[in-house]
Amino acid sequence: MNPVSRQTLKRMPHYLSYLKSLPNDRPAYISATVIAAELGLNQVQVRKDLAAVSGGGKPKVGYAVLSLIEDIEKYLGCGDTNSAVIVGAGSLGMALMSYEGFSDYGLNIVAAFDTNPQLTGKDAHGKTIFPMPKLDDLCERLGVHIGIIAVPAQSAQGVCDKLIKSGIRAIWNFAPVYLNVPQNVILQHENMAVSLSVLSKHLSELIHAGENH
Amino acid sequence: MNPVSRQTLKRMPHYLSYLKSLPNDRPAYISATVIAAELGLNQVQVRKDLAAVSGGGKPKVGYAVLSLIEDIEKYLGCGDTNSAVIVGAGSLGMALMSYEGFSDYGLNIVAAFDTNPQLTGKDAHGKTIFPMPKLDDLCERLGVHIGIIAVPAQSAQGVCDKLIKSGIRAIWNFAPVYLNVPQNVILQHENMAVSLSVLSKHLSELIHAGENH
DNA sequence: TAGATTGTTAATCGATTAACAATC
DNA sequence: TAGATTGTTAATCGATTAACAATC
Repeated sequence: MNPVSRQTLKRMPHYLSYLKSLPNDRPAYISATVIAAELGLNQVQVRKDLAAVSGGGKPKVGYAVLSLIEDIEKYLGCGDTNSAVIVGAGSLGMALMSYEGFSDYGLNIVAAFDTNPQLTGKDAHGKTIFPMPKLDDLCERLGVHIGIIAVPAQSAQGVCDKLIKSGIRAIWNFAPVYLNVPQNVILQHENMAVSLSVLSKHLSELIHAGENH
Repeated sequence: MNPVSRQTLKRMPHYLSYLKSLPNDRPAYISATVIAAELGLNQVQVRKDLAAVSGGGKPKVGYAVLSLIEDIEKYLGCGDTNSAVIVGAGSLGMALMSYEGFSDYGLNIVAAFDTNPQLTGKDAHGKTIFPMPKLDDLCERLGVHIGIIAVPAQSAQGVCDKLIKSGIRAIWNFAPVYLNVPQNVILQHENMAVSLSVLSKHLSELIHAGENH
């Protein structure tokens, strides 16, 4: 097991979800060749990636699917559940609360917060929506380190500052705005505009290529 | 203006949203130094990126903010609005319909589709929710080429096939599952698990580093 | 002018891929 | 054994960065 590059890290969730998507009556072993073909990657790259987090495969046989899933989950830290709070119980916040895929990766949203008194006190997808002043107390009491920002752009920096004051050390920002955080806080932008731009650029190339040939 | 690498393309939306976030009383010109510092990038990289899509800046002065915004928007095709349909009017679909950032990048969601008869016929965020059989007709009539999948994983492939039959050529998939599409269809996965994994990996490294020092 | 800034060329770095050896 | 597969070493490729020239 070697140190893992950022590119390799990003591919790990893909391997994991592909392996988990295999039917129950699949063979016990799978080859890097098959994985590469299914995910559109290079065989050697797959082997290097898997070698970095697992004990490796058997020549002629392949990789044991179950232990590979375990190894990737262990590497990604899917076992040790991280608690998170979400700020903003609008449509995006609600969608995130209802998203079932998070628990697969060890994320558990324990509470939501919102300034809107019409929402606070209610339950949404099994999680209580608290008023903002409760943030401090709740994060400290439950030892929560991850905060998810799902508020409009103009409120995001304020929410970000409050989260950091409440002991949050990693922030997942869904608001379309840049945030300033101190060096010791991890910030991850979920920027849908990037994906969208890549998609529409590809589309326009496809359309223009079609026109010319 | 040179051909643009994939990495450069991915940074474009960041430049654009940063430039747009500047206050109205900002100076008319901005230097690559400032942009690089704000976005955590290298100066030279910023200059190369901007040179690829714009007419360039002026030595000693910098880049004209307004024309830079125009150039990036033009490059990304933000002007020519792409119509899109969305399938799945659950909480994720609703969140996407209400998301205001899409129009900035030229995406306009014109209609939603769902199998649930309790939802169809209703309006959501100004868009009508149609029953699935209307998909064919509507896509053809409006010349829609982009489809957004916001249904549960198990229905995603079926929806994907229907979209392609209806003339959709680019698919933005929010379901946590791999989809099979023909060569001539562009597929973009919005995989939140990737971001989440990167975030929690960084967090665990931060916490472990803290324990050792 | 002097200095801040752009833009280019060359070097470095990292990731991917190709070729081949090792293994069961 | 023969052949499919893993794993490693070296080459290639692409992107980033450093050094420097050009410009206003």
